[in-house]
Amino acid sequence: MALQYRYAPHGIEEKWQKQWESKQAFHCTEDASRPKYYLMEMFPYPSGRIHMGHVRNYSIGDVMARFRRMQGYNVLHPIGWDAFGLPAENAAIKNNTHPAKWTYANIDYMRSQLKRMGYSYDWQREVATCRPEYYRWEQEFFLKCLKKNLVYRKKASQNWCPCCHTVLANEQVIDGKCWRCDSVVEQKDLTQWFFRITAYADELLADLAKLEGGWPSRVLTMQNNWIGRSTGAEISFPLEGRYESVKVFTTRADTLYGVTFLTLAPEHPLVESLIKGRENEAAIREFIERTRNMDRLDRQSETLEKEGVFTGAYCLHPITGERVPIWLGNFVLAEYGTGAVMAVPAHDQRDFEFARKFGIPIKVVINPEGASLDPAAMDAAFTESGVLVDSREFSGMPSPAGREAIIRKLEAEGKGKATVNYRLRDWNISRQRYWGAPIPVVYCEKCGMQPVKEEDLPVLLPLDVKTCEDGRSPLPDTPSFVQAVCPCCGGPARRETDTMDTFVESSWYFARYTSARKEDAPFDEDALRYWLPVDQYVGGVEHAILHLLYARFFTKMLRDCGYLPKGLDEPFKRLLTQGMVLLGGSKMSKSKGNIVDPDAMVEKYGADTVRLFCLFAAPPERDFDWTDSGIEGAYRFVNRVWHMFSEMQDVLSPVSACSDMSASSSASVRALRLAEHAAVKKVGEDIADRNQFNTAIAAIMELLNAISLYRAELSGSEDGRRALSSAMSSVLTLLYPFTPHMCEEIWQELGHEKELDTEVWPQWKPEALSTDTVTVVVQVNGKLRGRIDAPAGSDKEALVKAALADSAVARHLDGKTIVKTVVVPEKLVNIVVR
RNA sequence: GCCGGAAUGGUGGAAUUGGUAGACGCAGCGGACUCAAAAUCCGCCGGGUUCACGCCCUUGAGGGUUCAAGUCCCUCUUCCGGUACCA
Repeated sequence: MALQYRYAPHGIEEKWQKQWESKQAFHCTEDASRPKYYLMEMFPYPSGRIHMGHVRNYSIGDVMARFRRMQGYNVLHPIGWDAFGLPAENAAIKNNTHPAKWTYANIDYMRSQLKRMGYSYDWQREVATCRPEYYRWEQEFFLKCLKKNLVYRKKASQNWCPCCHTVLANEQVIDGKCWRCDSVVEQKDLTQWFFRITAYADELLADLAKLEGGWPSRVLTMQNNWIGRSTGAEISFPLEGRYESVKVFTTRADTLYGVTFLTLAPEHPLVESLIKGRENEAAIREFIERTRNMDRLDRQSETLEKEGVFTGAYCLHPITGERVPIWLGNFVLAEYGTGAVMAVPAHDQRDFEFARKFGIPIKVVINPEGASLDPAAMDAAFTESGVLVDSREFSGMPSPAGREAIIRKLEAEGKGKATVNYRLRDWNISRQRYWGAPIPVVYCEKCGMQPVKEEDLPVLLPLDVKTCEDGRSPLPDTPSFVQAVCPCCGGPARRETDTMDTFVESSWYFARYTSARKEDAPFDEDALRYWLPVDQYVGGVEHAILHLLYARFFTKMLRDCGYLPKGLDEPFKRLLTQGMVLLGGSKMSKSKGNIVDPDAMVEKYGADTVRLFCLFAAPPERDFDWTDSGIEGAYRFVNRVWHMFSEMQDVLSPVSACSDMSASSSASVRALRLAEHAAVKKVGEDIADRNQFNTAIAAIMELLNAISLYRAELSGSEDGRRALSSAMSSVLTLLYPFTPHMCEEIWQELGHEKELDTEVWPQWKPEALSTDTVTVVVQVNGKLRGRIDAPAGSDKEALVKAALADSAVARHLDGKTIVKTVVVPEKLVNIVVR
């Protein structure tokens, strides 16, 4: 059967997809005889249909997967569904259906879309996090964590999204708004479950060093900042006339002698007892109420006017014993440090403003090197390091030494200690929503909170419920779910009706993929040891903190609970964060109506073209604008390959890529061979080492241009036809990871016996890249003045001699004196003249 | 404010270790084929100057290092991302 002149993608793509499916071509099992490569993209939320962002993400991953297979790796390339979550509930309410029904229908449709794209997944490992077979293990992890005190329950002021009717983790609050629906987040006192992620703060921070080189540096920086480690001291200020003291955290112990007041957050637990019975108690309470009711966004804004009120209470300076007034301030955060700060107005800008406003003394204890500050003349705090003054025996010390010495003194006297503070908070995982994994505990009136017994897992999420109109969870109103038996006393108990944050499911799915069908345990130990860690992870940078931090934490936590192998400290060795697909310069979004639907594009151009364009348009990390002319260009290239093969079919034979040539080959054969081997080298390096798919494709285009150039001339000879055939085989092999369907089809038409997906990546040969003569650039004073052809391997003297003989060069040397010559062998001669 | 990143033709982007700036595309222009168009194929394509060979300028701006700078250093501008009363 002859190839048709025009490329008609659809039948061909369907044909190969069916074949891959029936062969289970991309199913893999552990095989100690081959090196493994675990490649994973972030799994999608089953929102309904895939969008261009998915297509880009999964096309990048598929190129890597197919490439590594050809390189001889045993590749694990899985896919699954991040299937719990709010949109399912909201859609169910809107469309009067059930979240489960909606979710599974979406999964079915989206699976068919992914298959139409021709991605090489091991479909036998597909997971959906909303299935009990998946989340039951999560419940087991929860119980294990409970035993190890890595998960706990506490009442605290929480981020509450009034629109989603649920609390949010700190990581899910963006600019004071809900990460999902953009509603302004409120504060609410609630008892919630927390993962003790702060127990891993130091390791999460330290292990970022292990990821250097493999992860984008900005992601490492973001995580570093999010964890926010600061070293300092916790210092006790005894309360006047009481046995208790107020603890403060400071990074500037060197300024201790400059403390003129203390500021407490209005929420500080001591406040109540400090203000009780004061004559202005009512006014103070009014201030506290006003501050607490403030919008979180407003309260944390930098332009917020610093407000405060004196409590009437005093504490004592831990060293001098001086009386220090205690104030309340609207800018002090209850949840950071101890919720109380020692105020040093001379050396902290906030304290400075506060002191000026309320007429509190300003005491200078740090001077800049060689200068002396006058408090009355200052218009801003001096916040840098300097030399201590007015600080008794510490005066004269530079700040860092003073800091250490003062902390040592406090420690010796039991008044304080060196300590470390983190910005990172424990992870609140309770969600007051229905469509999530149940938290496996019950509450008994007699025995209190009791974990469900492991043998009673899973705690199934009941499916026979009706979602509430207003978005509230139906679980508390579902007696068959709520009514439970206390595992301790056998009496009646009430089941926990909060569900887990969906980020819990996505924190360990990479490990489940290694043994996705295992029924008696979450993981198969041999499979874990064989596959983990993930060699390459690909996904959007929007998960730089949220998901990636949680997954790193889970890895360490599951390791310590004995689920993951010891020594497996990090889940993802290398991370590629792909940019967004834009349209008209802005992010594609339904509400803006600037969407390019992948289905429509596949319909029009075929999956190969869509994949190719996504990879050619820009390097993967960068955002790119979808353009009609761009995808047309990609389509034109696909057609050009097809067209060229169909025209040359009589000339071509099924030789392998990078075939050997006879020694007596003509110059054109050698030139084409050089182009072929150069392309093989470049494409391999671009994909394997640089993630530069756009330049890899450009190199294949260049090879095709070279074939086109030599085609007429070389068709006439046996040698020439062999060279053309080899070059064409290279084009197909190199292009296969990008446009697998078309390449397979042509490969088969050419008469190759095995399929391309079993073909090995071609090996370029150094001797093919060497030439008899090289073009050497000649510069005079660094400016390009001429080019000379010189025999390869010429020595420096010969190159300079040839350069000086060049007429164009000679013109610029006329009447000048040669000061120096610089030679880069095989490349460049620079003649420096005066 | 602090911490990252970026800025290259009309346009998306190349230039990997300091060594020919603008690969490969897109758009545009010219030509072939065609009754014509589409498709395809071939050629041109940073700016200035020149009949031309050339010469000069050019990688956000200004300085510096170097035989040689898009690339390294300093200062600045603009844009993007993260974070922010974190004590």
